Amino acid sequence: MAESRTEKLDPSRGVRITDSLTNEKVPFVPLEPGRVRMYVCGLTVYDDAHIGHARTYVSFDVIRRYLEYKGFDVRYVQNITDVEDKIIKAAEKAGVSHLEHSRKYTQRALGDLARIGIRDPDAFCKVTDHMDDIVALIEEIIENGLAYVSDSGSVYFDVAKKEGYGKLSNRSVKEMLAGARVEPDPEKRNPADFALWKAAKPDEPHWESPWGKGRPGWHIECSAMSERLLGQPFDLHGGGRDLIFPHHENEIAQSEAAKGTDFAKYWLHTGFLNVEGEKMSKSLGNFITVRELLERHAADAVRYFYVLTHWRSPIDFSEKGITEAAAALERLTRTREELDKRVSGHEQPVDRYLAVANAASDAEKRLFEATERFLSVFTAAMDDDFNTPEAVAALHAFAGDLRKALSDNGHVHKALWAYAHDAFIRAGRVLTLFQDAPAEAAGDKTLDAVMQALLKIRQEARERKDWATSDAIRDRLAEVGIEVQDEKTGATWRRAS
RNA sequence: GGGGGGAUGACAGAGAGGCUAUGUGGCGGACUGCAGAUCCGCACACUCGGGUUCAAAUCCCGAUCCCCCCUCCA
Repeated sequence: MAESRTEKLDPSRGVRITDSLTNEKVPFVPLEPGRVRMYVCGLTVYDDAHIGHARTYVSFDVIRRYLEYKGFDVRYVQNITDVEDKIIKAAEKAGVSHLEHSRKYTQRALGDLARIGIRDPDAFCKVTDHMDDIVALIEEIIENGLAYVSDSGSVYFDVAKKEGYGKLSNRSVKEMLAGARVEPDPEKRNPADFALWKAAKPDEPHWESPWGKGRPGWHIECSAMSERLLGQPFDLHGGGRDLIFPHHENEIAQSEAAKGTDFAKYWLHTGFLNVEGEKMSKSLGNFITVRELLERHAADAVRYFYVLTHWRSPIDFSEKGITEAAAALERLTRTREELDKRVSGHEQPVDRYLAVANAASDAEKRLFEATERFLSVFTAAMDDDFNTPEAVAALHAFAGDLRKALSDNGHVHKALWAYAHDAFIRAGRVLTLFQDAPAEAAGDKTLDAVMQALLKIRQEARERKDWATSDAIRDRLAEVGIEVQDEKTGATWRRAS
């Protein structure tokens, strides 16, 4: 039963995703037709967001955008972990309260991610807002006999009692103990048991519970909040690769133990980001925050760079890589700007049938066919496990067709341009591109008038072969970020990106 | 020790039995007063050794090398 490439990419087969639970590419069938509920593990707010976070959240942003593109009604929830050991330590070091510290970094980090052009999830949920849900969930697990309370007032999950524990990370309790890196703890029945609730030490932030003052363990918040906001089971659960074990493994154990149903239907894990070939870490001094990055590079170039690698693969961040990405994106941007001009003034809604109806000349037919071809290749690529590199390649191929069409002298009805433009822009937006307002003169009539006057003076200089003046005008404008280009039909200008 | 992912042209990076992406960079040409953009063309690939097949970068076996996880981490 050999399948050809074309069959494998048949759009009618729908979205296929690689599920970490089985490590296989499987058809995506949401639990409820037409609706997708997704949960992605978000930030622990003790420091600024870094470029590894951005990689992960761009990936899930694209996945969410594509599912919407396909017509699904997507509800995307992301947590904010604002109670955690690292925050306690960082706050202590900074000499501020735990709450003050986590608030500051919630604001900073979310702001930075938004500035890099990642769309906010439909809801963020904070651990401190869901203490009741967390306590209730722990009580359910205890009632079901899968957790126990220690003498000190902590609650531990009893790993040995959980059937199937280890199914996500593909390991058994026995193997984990053989690893021997787990410190035996007199409070635990089994060294692999993990805390659902930690009894508070003096001076630690704490909340009341049936087991005394304490705070939630690391994993329980995601089980509690996802159930509260999305129900259980829900469709997609995602996060960075490193979260497979122990975080997600433990979430599965807790949620299944509490509710007796499956937790999430599909698990998606993004590949890690390295910096110039090395693991990014504070000790190596190659730790790059989103803030720093945005001082040096345009957000859209960074997003393009991310999307150039498949979401499951490791990505090697490099200055050269971003520079190359910026150059490649520039090609698409130029094409987009030219295309924008062709549809300006076209007020009718974009309509495939209107486009078909007006595809009379060869030029029009070519444009229509190029658009159709692009749409099918783009969809096939994205259906295939959200293959963004292939989708970007398709965008470039289409851009090539579009540039040919743009330089064609044959008359092309605006409905065709609108159809092509819409396909190009919407696909680009799925890939997080083309978010910024077009960098042309449309919105700035005064500037355009000034530029036209300057270009006229320059044109006169050129006519008398006064190249010094002509070049001086061009060079001075380049210094202020305006590119002048001589075309056959006359000079044009644009803001350099 | 256990689990997992890789090795594709100068570089980045898809593809997964016959179609040999795409981009950046390089070279040559067209267009230009020059530049840019654009177009046309060229060069440079599938880690190694076996096997299966009419056909292998793609499947199988073996080797070498790299990376990640098993501890906080997106």
